[in-house]
Amino acid sequence: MQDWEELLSQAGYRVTEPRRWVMRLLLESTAPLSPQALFEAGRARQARLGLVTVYRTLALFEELGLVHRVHLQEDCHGYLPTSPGHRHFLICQHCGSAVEFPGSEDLEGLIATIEAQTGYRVAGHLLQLLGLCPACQGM
Amino acid sequence: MQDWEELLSQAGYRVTEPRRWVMRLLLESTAPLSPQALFEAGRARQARLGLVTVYRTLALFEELGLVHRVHLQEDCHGYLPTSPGHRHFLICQHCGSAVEFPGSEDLEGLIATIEAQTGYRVAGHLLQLLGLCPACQGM
DNA sequence: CCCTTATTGATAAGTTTTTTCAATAATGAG
DNA sequence: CTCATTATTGAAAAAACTTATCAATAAGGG
Repeated sequence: MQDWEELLSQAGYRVTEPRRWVMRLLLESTAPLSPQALFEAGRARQARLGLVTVYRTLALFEELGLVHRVHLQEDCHGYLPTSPGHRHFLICQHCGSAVEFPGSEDLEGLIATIEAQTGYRVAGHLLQLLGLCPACQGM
Repeated sequence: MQDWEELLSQAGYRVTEPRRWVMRLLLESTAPLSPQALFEAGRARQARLGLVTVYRTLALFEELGLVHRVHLQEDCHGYLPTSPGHRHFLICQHCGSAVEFPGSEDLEGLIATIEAQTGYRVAGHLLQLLGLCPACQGM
């Protein structure tokens, strides 16, 4: 039995066929998969697997820390006006207020390291910090 | 005339009431706004502003670099299985393949600086790098 | 102050995600 | 190993979100 099945079990959830499929497909893929993509990949292999279940399973896995959600280029939702030169945001988890912060230079070192380790050429990045703004810290 | 109106004009676009509203609302808000939120905020103030226009305007503004799209916690789409201890991803823009990379310690310094500068308390972060994987670099 | 034409917005179509609920299957008990 | 309980599934439908269509409107040059 796999590690994650253990974990699922001990958290009081059942180890089911569909859940096994979702995990298997994710593990086999090198790229992140969308719910739709997972569903189709499963279909292609005769998996017993409904789209609704894929959504539910991913939510559960995420809650248990078994999968990560990554942001594929397009698709998301909040917008902020740009202030020139800066690119990163710090968003308050409580009230939603956001500030931009300077200094992507600090990433340069990290990026160089990663490039050396992975062989990838890094062209861009997405960095956001989450926390509490001064006003919300007292609450 | 504002800066951005100038820019719009010179790029060959017209400066319209709805576009002015979208920009005004964004500038007045401290938090990132979703298209829906913008639409409602406009409505509340009798703005002449349709939801469809909000979408189009945001797309245009983003293209011109006037606004940034940020990822609000929930909502997005790709999933990857977790490998223990690591939290960051590097995604190939060409083939979509992704690798996790270690070393969030490198962010510690940056985060400490930001906390000092902004007064926010940083609780979490989202860091993703985009680039080309070894295989796709030759193409 | 017109005329041209980009832009708007209502409606409708297309997607994506969530809810509902009867049928199914996983697990523990016997 | 079998049964009973109950979490889980999946089809269908509802809800939410985003994009396309197109006649009416308004921006901005002449």
